Amino acid sequence: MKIGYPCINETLPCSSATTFRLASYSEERLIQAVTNNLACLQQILEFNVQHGLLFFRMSSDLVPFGSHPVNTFNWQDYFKPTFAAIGQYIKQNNLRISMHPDQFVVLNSPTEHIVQNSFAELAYQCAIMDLMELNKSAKLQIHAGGVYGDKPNAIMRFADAVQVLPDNIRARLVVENDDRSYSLQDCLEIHERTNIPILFDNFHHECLNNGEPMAEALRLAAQTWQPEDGILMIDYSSQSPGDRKGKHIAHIQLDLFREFLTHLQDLDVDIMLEIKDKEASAVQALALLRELGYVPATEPVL
DNA sequence: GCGTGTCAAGTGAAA
DNA sequence: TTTCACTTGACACGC
Repeated sequence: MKIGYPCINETLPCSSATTFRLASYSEERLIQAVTNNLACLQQILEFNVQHGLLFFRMSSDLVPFGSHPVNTFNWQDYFKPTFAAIGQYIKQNNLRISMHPDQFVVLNSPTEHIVQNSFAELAYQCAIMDLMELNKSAKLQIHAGGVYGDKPNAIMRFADAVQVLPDNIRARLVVENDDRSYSLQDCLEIHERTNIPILFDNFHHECLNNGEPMAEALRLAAQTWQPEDGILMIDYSSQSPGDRKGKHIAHIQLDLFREFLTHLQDLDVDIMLEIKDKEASAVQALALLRELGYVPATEPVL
């Protein structure tokens, strides 16, 4: 079991998501931003290793305009050694990595250019993991997309889109249950049609489900992962008290987290904390996991 | 320097 | 009809 947090480290004085406006695009600006972002990513990963946080979601913004037509620079070749070095660090320290293409990636959109843009974005993010020479357990997690008033057809379009993806992208793709459109059951249907694993989000499942108890839901999701995919990845969060339904909590509530862990039973998972204060909560969660024996109490070898 | 409107991109619920 | 939220704020202009 590994635990981690997404994209941003609030302790370190750097960002791995620096960008700039499309209007001010230049090759020089791009190189500057990517150089900065990768240097910061390396720092974040070192922080994570030092703190025992072995699961990390990389920012989608490592390469600004990574899938935009304006970006004709061959950043893949230019930064190949840097990506490879970071990948080496990831593998040496046994880190688990994911990325989460944003809401604009909609494989089942009825609009052709939106699907094409989505393919380009997936290709960009997959290229980063490929350049790092990470194996297929490094995943790209996306949502199923829109419903458009006809979910069965929307699911069919999603499956058709997955079929035409290049092998390297399809091998990394996982689908996450969301909090208002595609439940775990819907994702299971997508899995049956596409064979891609389901990334299980406990909080979304609490918002939208078909009555499966948490332990059962976890078991169903875990069954969709093959050995080469690695162990089940989950997103963990809980409701922000007094806020709109679906709003993520600002800081981990350890009693709720402890209760959630009881549903795992013997299941091994890697947990991504989708919690506002990032590594602060992750460090606390890790301490609890060590106390409860889910994670060895010893520090990782540096 | 600091405050703040806006930023490449989609969808659907809430206001 | 418009705004807001989404895995994540940061850029860049105007004062």
